[in-house]
Amino acid sequence: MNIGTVSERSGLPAKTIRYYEDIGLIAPDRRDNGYRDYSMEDMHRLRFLQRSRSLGFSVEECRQLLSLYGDRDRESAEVKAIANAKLGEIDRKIAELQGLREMLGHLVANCHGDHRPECPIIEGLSGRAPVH
Amino acid sequence: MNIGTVSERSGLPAKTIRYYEDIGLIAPDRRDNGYRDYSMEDMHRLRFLQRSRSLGFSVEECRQLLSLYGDRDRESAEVKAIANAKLGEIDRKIAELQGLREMLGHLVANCHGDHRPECPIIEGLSGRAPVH
DNA sequence: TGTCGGCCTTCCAGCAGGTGGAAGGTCAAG
DNA sequence: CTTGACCTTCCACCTGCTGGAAGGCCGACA
Repeated sequence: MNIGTVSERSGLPAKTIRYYEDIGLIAPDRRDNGYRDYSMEDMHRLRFLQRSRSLGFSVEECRQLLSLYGDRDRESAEVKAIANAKLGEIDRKIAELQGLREMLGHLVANCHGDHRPECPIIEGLSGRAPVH
Repeated sequence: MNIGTVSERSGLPAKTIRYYEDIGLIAPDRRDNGYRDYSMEDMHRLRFLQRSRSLGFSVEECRQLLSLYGDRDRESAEVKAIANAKLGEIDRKIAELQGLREMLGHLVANCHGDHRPECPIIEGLSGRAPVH
């Protein structure tokens, strides 16, 4: 399969696929003309990457997951540990964003939003009228 | 004030403060010895930057807010519009993360997490057993 | 046979938003 | 006069790609 084909089927841009090869996540064959030639196994790995990236795993985490993916002797506990760590990260990020949302929402709610210069948002950001 | 002092008082690393100068967010005086010399006004701007960055505004948005901050004739509507746009972005991000959380939580919940190789997480990521 | 469009290749640069480190100048205390 | 903490500039690096230039290759059509 040419890169255009796997790109379409995996949902990853060709540029990204070449980049994944650069950083050693995948190693397709080459044809005589220099074109990359992807096997079905390569396709599965790319699809795997696409999904795990979109679930928020970092490239390095994807590298780990990918090696577990190809490991017949893996222990599911190992995979679960990685996924659980990521779950914790996601939870922390959500909590952080909710904190921001509350603070910013507070500022916005108190601002007239008219032609006058008085603005609690600016005041809040400047720290003169701290928001808690 | 030296950079170390403003760094401590604004909560921004010295490196970051120099970087903000590089990109034109701030322009402190210089002493004869070449050291940067920060005024109280500079301090307020840095604190403003620290707060607005930590509330999720991009550097370019901070630049806009900062120019409104120093503008006696600003209209609060302008500030409110920027803040409201950011609020929408934060909401979208939260929703996206909650989606991820749900999907990943689903995978994790179904994984034994023991010494056996069978792993619904890996299967889910590989796309063989799609999760909805 | 030429040539045209669409694919493929490599390489280099750049995005955000900093961070790390090297090499060197300055200052205040002891 | 030295020591150590501070300050300076400059350049490279981080993540995860993305864009573009310059050139090779392939299949169809005239």
